[in-house]
Amino acid sequence: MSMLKLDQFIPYRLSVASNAVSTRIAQSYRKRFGLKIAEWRLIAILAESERLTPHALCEATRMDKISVSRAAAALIERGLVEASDNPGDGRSHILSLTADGHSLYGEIAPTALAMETELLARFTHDERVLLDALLRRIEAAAY
Amino acid sequence: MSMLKLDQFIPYRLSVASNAVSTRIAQSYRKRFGLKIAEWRLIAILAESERLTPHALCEATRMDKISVSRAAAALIERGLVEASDNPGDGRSHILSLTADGHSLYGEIAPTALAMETELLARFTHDERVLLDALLRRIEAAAY
DNA sequence: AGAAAATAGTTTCAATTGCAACTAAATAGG
DNA sequence: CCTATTTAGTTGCAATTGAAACTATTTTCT
Repeated sequence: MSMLKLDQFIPYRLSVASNAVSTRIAQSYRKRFGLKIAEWRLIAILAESERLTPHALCEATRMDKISVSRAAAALIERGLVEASDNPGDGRSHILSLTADGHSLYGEIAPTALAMETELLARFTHDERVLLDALLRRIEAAAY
Repeated sequence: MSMLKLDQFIPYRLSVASNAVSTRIAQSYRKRFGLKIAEWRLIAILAESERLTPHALCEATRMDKISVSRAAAALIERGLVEASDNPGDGRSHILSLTADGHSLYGEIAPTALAMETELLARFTHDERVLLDALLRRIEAAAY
């Protein structure tokens, strides 16, 4: 008898915790800003980095190219992101936030941080740092 | 400027780590046993608890009733699980593993544990316990 | 007891996702 | 150079998922 207790199986705990958090956050982004998580990620990265190709966005967000392509299309459609030619590579293009995109980011970022604060309200600073480090190690081990 | 660095945003780290692990594990279950994660979870819980209603499986696995219903249907179809009447409630039924289900569990459980071991190879015992505890706290905070 | 509400589980249908094929441009090799 | 291969990104189609409606039973309330 192998005695695998699902309840104490780390991959299971990770999945349950992540789903609980994602569901909560996705609802909030969707209700208040009409954004999916993938779209919000592009906005966050573009606000930090200003001008990026879809390829660079894939690496920065760890999302696949299909998701990035669709999220970018939705954001361009909404006028939050704009695409310009990539002078160095004709297959690609450069994405950046429009003024509307920047202003939406200005609204969401504090909300996102507030949500994280609420989620981690009972964690000490050290615990947060530790959790972050453990998650990065798990991630690295899984690739 | 709000300074939200996506890279250090805990919900993001959690999602990336969980996706990396889930993808890896899902591939393994699917390739070697033809099971989806939801199906594997039902098998694991049924192996521990023997006879449960779909409702009890929802609680035990934290999956919604649609997912449980579909996973159970697939397992019954494959002859790994069987349904019998629930004497206490005519709307419901009791699910349990067949002999084949038990024997498949016997094969998978060690594989699952080996995968976890590999994933956590560079973690000390204390770190694992800590990670488990932190994940439970995050999960509780998100509900 | 009998009507109304609640619960268990399934099914249907629409939205989302993911793979494979596709277009277009860049690079490598001869 | 000019063909062959690789890379960037998009799109079409099939599979998966989720919300809402549905069936059947049980519980509640009068």
